[in-house]
Amino acid sequence: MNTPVSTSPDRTPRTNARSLQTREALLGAALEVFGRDGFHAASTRAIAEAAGVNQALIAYHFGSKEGLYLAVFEAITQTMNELIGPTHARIEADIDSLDGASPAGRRACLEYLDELIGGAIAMFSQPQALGWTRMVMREQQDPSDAFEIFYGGIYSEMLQSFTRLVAKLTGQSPDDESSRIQALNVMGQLMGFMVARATAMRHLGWQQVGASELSAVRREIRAGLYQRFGEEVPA
Amino acid sequence: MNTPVSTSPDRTPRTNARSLQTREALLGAALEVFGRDGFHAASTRAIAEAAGVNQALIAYHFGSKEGLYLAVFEAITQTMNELIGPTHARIEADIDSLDGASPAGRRACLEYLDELIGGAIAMFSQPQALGWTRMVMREQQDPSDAFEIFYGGIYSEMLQSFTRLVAKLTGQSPDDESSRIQALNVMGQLMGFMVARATAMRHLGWQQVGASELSAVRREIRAGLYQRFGEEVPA
DNA sequence: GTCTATAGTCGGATAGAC
DNA sequence: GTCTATCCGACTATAGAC
Repeated sequence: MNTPVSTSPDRTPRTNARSLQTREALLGAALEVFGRDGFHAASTRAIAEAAGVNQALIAYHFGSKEGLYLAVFEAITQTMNELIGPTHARIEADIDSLDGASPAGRRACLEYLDELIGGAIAMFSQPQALGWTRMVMREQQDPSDAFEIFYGGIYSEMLQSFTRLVAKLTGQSPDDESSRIQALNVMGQLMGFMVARATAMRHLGWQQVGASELSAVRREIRAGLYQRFGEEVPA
Repeated sequence: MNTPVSTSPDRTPRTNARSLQTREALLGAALEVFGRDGFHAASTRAIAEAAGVNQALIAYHFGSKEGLYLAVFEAITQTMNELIGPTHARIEADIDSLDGASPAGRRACLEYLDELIGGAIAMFSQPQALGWTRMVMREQQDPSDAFEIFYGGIYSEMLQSFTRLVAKLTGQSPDDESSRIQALNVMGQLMGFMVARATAMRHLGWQQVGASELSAVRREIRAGLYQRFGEEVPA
């Protein structure tokens, strides 16, 4: 699990439509089964069955069970880039110009924090979000090569943006441990609802943690930030 | 996994010292192995080996692999009761008398919130915390009977206390969804560091998420709460 | 109470036909 | 590219000796 493995052997000429279809089906099924059962407990037979393809094709297309696992993380990272990349780039380009001392600058910081939360919610509102969350969460506990794929994507840059925005608001340096902890605390509030799903559903009487529920969470996080950093919440 | 199973068959007269020793060793090893590998991937062989006992003794003492799994959750819940129960009871008994409109009452609410966070940190600072977190986290995603054991303990009562304290501070009803979300957000900030371990360690350059690191997190959560709810942070 | 031994099942990977 | 068939290792649970 921790020795590097080529993610896609690429014995396959991607021109073949059937081949692409098989790969996509396997990636989708792998997300679901790996997310549900974890790497070890997930069986290639179960994945193949869910994908509606032959079990031997996993080895053919992805080299091994692990190759498929890593390929799923590459797909996750790619989607995250597509969903959050543009918003993140726009915000990142503007942070330096913000004045953390003026009310207008502070409101801009708060709006950007809220936008980043919104980007994360866009991610969590995808139909695959449940599988993503589960797979990433497992990697958080026992990081393998897959965590590097994930963390090496836009995720770590997003945390940097959170940190810089929080630092503007507190007047601290973004290099301070304090700023970094506070940045994680902003994201942590949202992630808690994905990660402690069962608790959230019980405590709130929810039947699911979907887009509308996460929007309610976003409103609370947003209100809390405005209240904390002393600006009036805009209508 | 979802059909009720007796947790301890109790064929064993607990008078026998050796038997108790075996049970404890199995519970400790099970925590570690179930936490690391998850229920399915964990093998009774690995658990027995880690415990230094014979594999067949799992069936003898706990009926089955699942019986052992449930017994671990009972142990977790019991420890949580012992560590947090007294603090929680003291706070719960006092909440009603607090005045959310007066500065003194608000400071008391904030201190109580901080104390509950401290209780959670006491829990997370135990040597078994890593295993606990992992097992509970998995249950959050796919609740089995084990989640009921956990949620039926002091945990849900703690969330109620959080909710009531937050409601006092905001002036809302503790029954409002808003209050409940905010309560989860307070806990979520701390839990994020246990659950997104790898991210926290990377973003902060930490080598571990231990007692001292969690204390730093507690300080930030506390400061954030005071700042948000408009009281001066006491020295 | 604890042990050895094993029955019965299921896992990942691969060889080779098409 | 896809399939069938199979090797071989690992698993849970249990029977039965001590």
